Amino acid sequence: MAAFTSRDVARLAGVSQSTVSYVMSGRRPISDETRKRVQAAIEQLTYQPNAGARALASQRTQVVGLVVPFGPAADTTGLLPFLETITGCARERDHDVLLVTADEGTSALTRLAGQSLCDAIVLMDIAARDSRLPVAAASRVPVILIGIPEETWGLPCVDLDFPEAARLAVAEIAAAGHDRLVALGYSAGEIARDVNYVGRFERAAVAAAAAAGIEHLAVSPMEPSPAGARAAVEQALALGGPRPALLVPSSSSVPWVLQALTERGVVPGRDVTVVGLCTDAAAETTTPPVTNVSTEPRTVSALAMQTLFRSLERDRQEPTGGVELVTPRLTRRGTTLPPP
Amino acid sequence: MAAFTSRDVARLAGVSQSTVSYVMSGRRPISDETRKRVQAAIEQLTYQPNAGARALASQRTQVVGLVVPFGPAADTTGLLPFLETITGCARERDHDVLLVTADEGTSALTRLAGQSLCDAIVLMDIAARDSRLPVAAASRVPVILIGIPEETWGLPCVDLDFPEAARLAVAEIAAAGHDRLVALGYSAGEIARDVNYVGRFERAAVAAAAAAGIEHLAVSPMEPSPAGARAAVEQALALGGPRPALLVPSSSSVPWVLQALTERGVVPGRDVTVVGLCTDAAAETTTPPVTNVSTEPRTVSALAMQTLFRSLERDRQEPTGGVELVTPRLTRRGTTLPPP
DNA sequence: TTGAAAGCGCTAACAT
DNA sequence: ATGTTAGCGCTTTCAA
Repeated sequence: MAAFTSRDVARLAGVSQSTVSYVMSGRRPISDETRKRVQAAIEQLTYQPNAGARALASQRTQVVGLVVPFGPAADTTGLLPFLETITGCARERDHDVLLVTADEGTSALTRLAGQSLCDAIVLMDIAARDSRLPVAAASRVPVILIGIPEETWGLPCVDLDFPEAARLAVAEIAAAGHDRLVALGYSAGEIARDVNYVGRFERAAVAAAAAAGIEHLAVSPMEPSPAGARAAVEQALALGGPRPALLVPSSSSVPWVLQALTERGVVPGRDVTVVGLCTDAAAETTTPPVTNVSTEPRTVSALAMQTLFRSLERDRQEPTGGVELVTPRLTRRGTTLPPP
Repeated sequence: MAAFTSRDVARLAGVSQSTVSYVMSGRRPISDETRKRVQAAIEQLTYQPNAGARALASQRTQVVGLVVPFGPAADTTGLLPFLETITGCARERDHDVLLVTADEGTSALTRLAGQSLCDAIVLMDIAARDSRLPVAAASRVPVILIGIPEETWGLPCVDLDFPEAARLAVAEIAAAGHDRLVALGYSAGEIARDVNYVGRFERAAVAAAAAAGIEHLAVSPMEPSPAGARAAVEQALALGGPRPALLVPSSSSVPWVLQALTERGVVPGRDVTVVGLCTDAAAETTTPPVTNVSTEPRTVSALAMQTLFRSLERDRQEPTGGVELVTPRLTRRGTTLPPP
């Protein structure tokens, strides 16, 4: 069964092909009478427009390219909420998502744009100095970054406000009456990859601690595994003094840190304060539920898509660019010590 | 900078447009001389063919549609290795992946095929009786299932050999000298969704236990959370006798079950045997590393893609269909009791 | 070994 | 309010 074309629809409805097109796009007024006939024909044939032909004629693919950090070195934890939200937002605007892996590097971008595979590109897992950015900035299609590099090249960026997240976490620790905190850092891989949020969070944490008059110590790197967490926790407890406060900015490590503490008989919320940077969903399922600053992947993704579609609608003329930040929230759960 | 077309390349190389096309596709002999001139022109202009035009003319999109189980009820754990392997295999064959969410239901399939958005479709998260299958079977493009429904509708299926996985797990438990095992079941959501592997695994486990002369008890459902695991573990220990053996077929629950046991002072590998069904990577990072039957998502995905491309090359005439199973492996780690 | 030319199915001027 | 028509950029016969 070969698919029907708009010509078949036109013939069946007794109108011209362009009328069928205009009925579907609504780009010019159509009498009720004809519209009904055309729509009936469309349904009768279960007509669906050919995407390739449409793209060729209209110069719009109705596809968003999504470059995700798969590949060996990638921080793949917590990626799914992003993917899910991005595809959902795309579908709402009648777009599909073409999945491309970051290990293609720069050529992913040139391919997506060069072959006219998509109308816009979402780039994730941005490094502080990301070699893809100059290519992205020169791209024929708009590109949006999820993450904030050192130099944006005029590209629009959306991300969590990591400095604010650090401030919230430090404020919580200060409010619990600690005069010192130990940050259990990111993994060696994340640090080596120069992922942008690592530095953004750390610098703000150090500054906020200084401002609050509390000491900032760090154990870094820490691998997100039970063993890595055990090693880091041992050091942290040695550094943390009699009433330790732990700040865990690496989502995937949060459960392991809690487990490592528990194993040692150190009870989070009774003997030690733990504040994690992770999604609320993840924080709710740890044992015990951890006081967290939320990372809001869904909000970040939705905002990115909104910005992207705005720039797509504005016929890509006005200068986009600029940084949009999503404000994290702190939720106190079971792992904050009461003030002394 | 508008993109160059094959006409530009042809003009620059002093050949006809068709020659450019044939140089790129290799579908007819070209003299070395002309080939070089054309390739030079292509590089000089950094020409890339327009995907829409190519699809329109050739009736091939070079895109694989991937329907993934996002959405509220989905078992999203362990999805990433599938996505990663599938996109990787696609790229190897010069294809891209269009990501579609399962919550679109049947319309995802009709849309992908109807709009000629892709040349083939990969369908994941198959229910035992899946309403999408009749639609898939009637689809204009080949569809492959990852998962095995009760009735395949002639569609090719690829999945782990869950019955064999159950047999391996039961054999391990029997070899450790247990005369009884407790299966900690799937989540209520998975059961309600009628996910195909649940029944396949359970039935085989019951049969294998009977054959081995050991008793098969079940605690089900169990939510994949610390609380759910604690509740299930409590019941399981009550049922398990003095020397309990636990079988955990739900990957996402394995770490929580181990944690719940440890919390109670019951040490896996000393007081209780635990066998989990999960990836080797996951099994290595639990505390302690758990004896596991591997789920091999990468092998399953790669096999599915291989089968898919075979059916694409064979010009979609021969009857595809049939079930391909990937054999799991059992790896003994720290959680198997020594025989008494 | 190469070229000319006819579409693929759609959109969007341009006419009426 | 609707129809006519000229492409969009490529592949692929058919001809030479």
